[in-house]
Amino acid sequence: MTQLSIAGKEITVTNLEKVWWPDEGITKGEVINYYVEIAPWLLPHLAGRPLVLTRYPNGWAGKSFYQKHTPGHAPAWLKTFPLASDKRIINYCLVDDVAALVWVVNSGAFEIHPFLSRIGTLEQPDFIVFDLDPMEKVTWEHICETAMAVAQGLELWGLKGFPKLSGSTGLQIFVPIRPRYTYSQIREVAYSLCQAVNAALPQITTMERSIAKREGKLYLDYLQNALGKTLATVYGLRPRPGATISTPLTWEEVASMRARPQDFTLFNIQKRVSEKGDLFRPVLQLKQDLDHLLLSPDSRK
DNA sequence: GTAAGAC
DNA sequence: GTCTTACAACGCGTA
DNA sequence: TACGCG
Ligand SMILES: [Mn+2]
Ligand SMILES: [Mn+2]
Repeated sequence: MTQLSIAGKEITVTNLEKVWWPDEGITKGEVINYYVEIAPWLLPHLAGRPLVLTRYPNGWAGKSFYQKHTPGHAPAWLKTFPLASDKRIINYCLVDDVAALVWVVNSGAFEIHPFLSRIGTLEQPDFIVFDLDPMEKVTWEHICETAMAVAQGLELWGLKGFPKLSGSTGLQIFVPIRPRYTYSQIREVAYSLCQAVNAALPQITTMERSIAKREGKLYLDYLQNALGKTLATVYGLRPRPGATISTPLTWEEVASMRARPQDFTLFNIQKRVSEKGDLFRPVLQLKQDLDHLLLSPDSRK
């Protein structure tokens, strides 16, 4: 048990020697250290966004649980954002500094899922996401081929997208937009583009919601574009062997199909970020407009 | 991981 | 005191 | 309206 004071905020971290990845020999303390080191690149992507946490108090393979509502024993300085759900008010936690990040990770939540929108513009998301979810036997080549098809579609529509590994098995493409459109509107755009991709690659992709009907293909999950839906954060650890991390890629790395999820881990991500910087920074800076797509749906292929 | 509730 | 339990529950598409 | 899915 160790008391820390981070920028004036008191926080207690516990069980630092507990092993969270036995095969890799990674302790809870090392996970907290990782998040402190990556914080300068990670925090801008979390700031102002309600978070859904997945907590793994007994390591990546142990029993886990989701947490939306911030428990009452959280420190008073931890910011939260109340959002009415069906039956109650959920106080989502916000992480915009190192102290909050350390508190969250100490609670076992090494997997962090931010909303697509920020609290000031809750109904207007900051990006469209293309969530590529491969079924069991989809090859990495097919995943990258599909991602490149998404990229071509985006280019045709005058949009820039940025790919990242989920860190698990799939890949996601973020399209940063001006926060001026509704979730319904961006979902419509995502749907159209996924349809085009599916039409171009019908043998390897599917938009079937029923797992039984997916035929082992790659699922184009455009439905992730909705309020309250989340994706595991960039630079976040995933509950996988090897301690893989959701890592931004260049389009060249996607095209070459050489960068694989298991290549980017707790052990090497810091070096990559130090060398390449935050490849996902444009996701926070670019504000693309969708007016031309929404006004004339025919302009979509 | 932590606390509240049940024995 | 010690042990057990909770910690999400909504939006959307399809049948 | 219910169910599956994420
Ligand atoms: Mn996914
Ligand atoms: Mn998905």
